[in-house]
Amino acid sequence: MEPIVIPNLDLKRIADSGQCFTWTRTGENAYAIRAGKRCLKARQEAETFFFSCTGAEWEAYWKRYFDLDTDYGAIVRLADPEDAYLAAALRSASGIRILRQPLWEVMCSFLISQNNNITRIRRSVEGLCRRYGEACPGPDGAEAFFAFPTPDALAGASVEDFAALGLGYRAKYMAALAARMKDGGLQAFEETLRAADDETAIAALMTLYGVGRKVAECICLFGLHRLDCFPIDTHIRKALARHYPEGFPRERFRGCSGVIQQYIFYHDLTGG
DNA sequence: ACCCAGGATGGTG
DNA sequence: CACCATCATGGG
Repeated sequence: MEPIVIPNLDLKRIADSGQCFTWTRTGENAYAIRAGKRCLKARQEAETFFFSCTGAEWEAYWKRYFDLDTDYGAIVRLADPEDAYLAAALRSASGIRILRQPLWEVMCSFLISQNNNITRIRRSVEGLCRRYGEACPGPDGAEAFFAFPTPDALAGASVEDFAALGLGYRAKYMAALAARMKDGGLQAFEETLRAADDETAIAALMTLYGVGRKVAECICLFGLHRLDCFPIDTHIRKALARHYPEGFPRERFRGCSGVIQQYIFYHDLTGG
């Protein structure tokens, strides 16, 4: 497709924002972006984007993946202009969007994420794909890639297999998750989640072995696009304690506080 | 060598 | 209820 102009989208910041672990950097502001069995080559120059897909594929899938229908400018304008810390966070995180990634990939990624660092999470997810994912031809004649493995493919692996990929003590969590989600279990579970309100969905996710409140909220925010979910990890906990000793005014961002959470997370991560 | 990482679990007081 | 040790493993 032809190059297109998209305001308020920053590939590098999204890639480094800790919400997706299936992007591969291929050059300066250029990435191979995978979702399921799809792979998109993307490159950014200022607000101009070069995508490898056809216009039809863009309209049918990737436009939604990048969440281009959500008005992030409106969310940013909810901030208190006198809140200097938040203004700085919003500035450094400008262009980050909450991707609409496949639920299953988000569930697996954030199951691995607990007490872990982003570099290692990415390596483990890549290992899952390389070992259990289907080999697919690359986009635009580029090199082949491995799709994210299905629940049934992962259900064929053992705890020891997952441990060998570097999952550590989380290997048993992944084995239990795959066992529960194989044979159509994922589709049924996803229907239940999508029909539920936020708190009910979080509670349902927390019944999974290895999923606590924080991971459940990450799955809701990044896997179900529930923008008012607000995962509190060690970065957020420390940043809020330092800058909002009286408590963070989530109600100011009703319906989209999770986006603000993501901006603060990124700001803290990059030295805020 | 040391502390930390997008924490959760199971046990104990 | 509230703590608290423990959990693998490598990044910085």
